[in-house]
Amino acid sequence: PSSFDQQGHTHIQLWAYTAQGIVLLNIPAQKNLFFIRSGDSAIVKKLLLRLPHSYVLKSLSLRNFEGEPISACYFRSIQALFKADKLLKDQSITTYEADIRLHERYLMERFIHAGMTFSGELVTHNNGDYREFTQVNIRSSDYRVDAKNLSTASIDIECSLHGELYSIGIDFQSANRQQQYVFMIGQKPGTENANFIHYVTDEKTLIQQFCKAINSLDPDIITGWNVINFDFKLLLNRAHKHGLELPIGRDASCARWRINRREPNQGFINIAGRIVIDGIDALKQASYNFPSFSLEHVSQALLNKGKSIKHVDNRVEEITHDFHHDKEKLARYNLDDCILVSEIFSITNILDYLIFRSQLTALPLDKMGGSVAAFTNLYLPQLHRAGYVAPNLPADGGLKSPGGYVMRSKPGLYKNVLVLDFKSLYPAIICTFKIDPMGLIEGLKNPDDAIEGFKGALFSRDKHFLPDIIHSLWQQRDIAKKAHDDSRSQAIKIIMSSFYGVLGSGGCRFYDTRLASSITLRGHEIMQQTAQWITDAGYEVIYGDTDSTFVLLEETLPAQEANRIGTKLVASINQQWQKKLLDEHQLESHLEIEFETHYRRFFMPTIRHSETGSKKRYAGLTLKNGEEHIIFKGLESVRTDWTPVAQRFQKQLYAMIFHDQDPRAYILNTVNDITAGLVDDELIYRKRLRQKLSAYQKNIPPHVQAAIKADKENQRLNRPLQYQQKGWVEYIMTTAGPETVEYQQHPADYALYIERQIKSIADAILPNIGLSFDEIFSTQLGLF
DNA sequence: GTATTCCTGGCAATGGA
DNA sequence: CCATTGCCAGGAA
Repeated sequence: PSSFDQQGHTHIQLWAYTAQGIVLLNIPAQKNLFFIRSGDSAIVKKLLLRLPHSYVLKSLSLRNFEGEPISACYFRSIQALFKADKLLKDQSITTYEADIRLHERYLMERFIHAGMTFSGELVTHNNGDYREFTQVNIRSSDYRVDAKNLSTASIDIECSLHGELYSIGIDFQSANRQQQYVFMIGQKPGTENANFIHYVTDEKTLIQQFCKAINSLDPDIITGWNVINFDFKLLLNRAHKHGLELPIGRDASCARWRINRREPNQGFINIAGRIVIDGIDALKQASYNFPSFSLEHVSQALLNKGKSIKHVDNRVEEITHDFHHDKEKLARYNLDDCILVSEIFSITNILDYLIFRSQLTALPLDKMGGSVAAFTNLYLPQLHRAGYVAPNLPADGGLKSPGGYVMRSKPGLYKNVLVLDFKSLYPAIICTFKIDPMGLIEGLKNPDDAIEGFKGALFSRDKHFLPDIIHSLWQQRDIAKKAHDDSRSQAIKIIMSSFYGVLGSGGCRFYDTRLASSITLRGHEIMQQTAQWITDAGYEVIYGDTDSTFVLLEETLPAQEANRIGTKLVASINQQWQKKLLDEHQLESHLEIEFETHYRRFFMPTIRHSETGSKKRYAGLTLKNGEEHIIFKGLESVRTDWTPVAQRFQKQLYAMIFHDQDPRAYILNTVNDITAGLVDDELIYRKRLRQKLSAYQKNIPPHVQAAIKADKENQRLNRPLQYQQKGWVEYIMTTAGPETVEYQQHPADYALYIERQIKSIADAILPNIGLSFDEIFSTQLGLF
């Protein structure tokens, strides 16, 4: 959807998929609006005389959260609204909801999420790819596109180190056909007979052929790997060099690039009638997480297969070499990448996930993030109908609210630890205690029968929306879970938990520290009370974080007995909460604690160089369906900034200790292997540059040192600089300090690796079995 | 084209001996 | 030489 001014009026356009094909819907001119205090009417009228645009001021029966009566100002064009808003704000007159775009408001107020029905007049024109309607009227419907019916084109470009294009690959898939192309600059070699390769004379023709192919394939969705900020960005740049555009919109319009004001290196792309979805963004959105999001790593993890050119360190050289000497190989490599992305989309069901998310939140398919927008979409129209306009963003970003409650832990190596977990604790608190922006206003207005929150908050018992929104999501999640539909269940989980996040975010217009604090501080109370009840029942609580409680049972207890206790405990806690909330607050409890895990062996470390128990770091051994799993949380083996050798060492060491095996030989062997240079490929540190290289001023950590050295070398060799912007650094700690993998000049400093990556991990757990790293080492030295 | 706070460990920088 | 402080990255929930 989009809205734009034409001849002084604002129009709304929507591209939509229907079972009968793609349609372009034109909605007749709509009025833009913002709200003002009715008390400001006189001054607003006077001020708006300065502007040439006509407007209508109308007093309404709405009020703001302060209870003041509200009027609306209507404008014919976006331009007019924008100018009026600025003029009033400059004069310190508050306007409300001026930032909501017309098409957003139009869809929101009609409760239109992804599905709709429409009526209108068909416009006849020559374009056969879509039908256009005017005078359109749309209504909400639960019609849902099946992801399988959307056609997708996965695209990928290959280019030189300096960004000159070599080739462009397209893997197109629709419900009934698949087509593959690689457009390649150069002469067709006599030997080559792959029919998907199309040779073109130069870069300009390459770009034109690509556009032609997109238009003829006519995909609904264009995908790729970093496709917006690499492929499209580069394609647009190269096109402009030749005085070209990319006319690949469904209405023949050109792809439009928009820069991101917050992140100048990251932009957005608009292609009329098509949606561009980047694979990386989409997976992150669906809370997939990988140590690295390179196509190589992700396809290895999800598809168990990788790319055909393996040597990542000289990939660009290999591509350039193939471009000049083996075009068929390059073309196959190019197409393989397109296919990998298609397969990742297919195996993760990611389009289905995004469509479902759109249905729940009314967010556009290609909008990543957008928690605040999702909340606003669901909340604002209901708020209006209850007689309120929405508040504005806090000017100062707002006061902070406390977060989750993290108990101090009792460190040690244990047998039989149970983990009891509150299921979606924050959404459950919102439902139970009726946490809600309007509910807070209504509760303070009528305090007599209100529910007490924290930081002075009072919540209405019956006037609220959020608890019902969550309740409905909860029900849908139960349906999804029953159907074993993980992607939908995950979508709902993320949306539900983001509601707490946005209420505590100064970027959300409904932010109020009393809302966020009433959720988190109630969480503290629930955690502490629950731990008390467990203690009262005769068990020891050794740790807890936000919504989970770790209970230590007797060492010798049989597993069956431990499970019985877990089941008994959660039943009793749930019952006690029901009773307590009914007795003390006359509330129905939506809290539900679950018996999640029984750790047969469990290790809670201390903080380094201290006796104090750690938080957010532990490991445990479970048995599920007869299969053993060792879970690591927060420890080195799950931290991507530790070396592979350290991660492997910790996993193996813990496994041995959990199985009561003597780890001394293993530790010595690991150390010897390092010294002997047998594991050099496992000594690579991987860390992100989260700032521009030049922004590291206060101190220069190792990965930054390595990056600086590498770019000096790049400069000397007249190569493009690699590390000036944000990015990843892979480096080795050498005898001359950190050096990147590509430019390693010195041997790895084995003593450093043994001391910092092996010894530190060993000594975190060895004292628990009466050993220490140095002791093992010195005793063994005597034997040699 | 703004979801959150809490927590740890490594290490550079700092400053006093 | 040392202890202390604060930056930095990444993870738990």
